[in-house]
Amino acid sequence: MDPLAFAKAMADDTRQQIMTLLCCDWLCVSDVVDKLGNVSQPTVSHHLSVLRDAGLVHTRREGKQIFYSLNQDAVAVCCGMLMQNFAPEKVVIPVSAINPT
Amino acid sequence: MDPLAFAKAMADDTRQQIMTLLCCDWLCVSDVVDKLGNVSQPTVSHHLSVLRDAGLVHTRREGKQIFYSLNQDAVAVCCGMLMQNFAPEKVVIPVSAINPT
DNA sequence: TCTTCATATAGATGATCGTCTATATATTGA
DNA sequence: TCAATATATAGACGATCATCTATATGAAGA
Repeated sequence: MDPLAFAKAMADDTRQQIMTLLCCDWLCVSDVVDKLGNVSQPTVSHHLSVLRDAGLVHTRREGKQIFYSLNQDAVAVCCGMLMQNFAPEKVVIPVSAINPT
Repeated sequence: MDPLAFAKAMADDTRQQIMTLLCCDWLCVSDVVDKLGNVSQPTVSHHLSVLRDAGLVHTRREGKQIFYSLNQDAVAVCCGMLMQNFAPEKVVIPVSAINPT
């Protein structure tokens, strides 16, 4: 996952809304459609596939439904990369990296 | 600055290249044009204005030239917001926030 | 197997955006 | 004030993208 792909995946309002919904919850597609209220089911499926291709969501099938949940680890890693690339002087270097055990 | 505006500002390859150039350097517009090599001066000016509107660069005039430099603080703050919003369980809470002096 | 429900895909359309050329604005020096 | 240089803006064009409707795929129950 590169910083560009991450930024592109995040660069849409509907997708950020979906990410907020999935942040600490497993929701199926129709749940997301209902919670958003103003977006069609195919549009939600499209956005979920973008997030899935970017590695930003987990997926789990349960019968006819497919549940999605945000991959917080991936988000954290990508934010870390952005920091390393574009705010290197602000990155706190952990002591363990200087004095490895 | 909201996470959406930040992501949109970062969601372009040329802009990320410019940000890399400006990360730890002050460069004028024509320097950026030269270093990129394959982008016209108006295009660079356009991208710089996008970054400026997003608050991601510092600006300094020096005679006829205008120098730009990356605002690492803004990048760090925005990355922090992304983490808070989309990876809250991965955010390390500093002790000072729990036990304020 | 057939129907029903949940999700994904196909294709079309309008909007946004990146890039270019041409030109305007602004600053400096003669 | 005029010419030269640096940057910004205007306008056009093509590409990408978000969204929709229609339809296909896949799973479960009768």
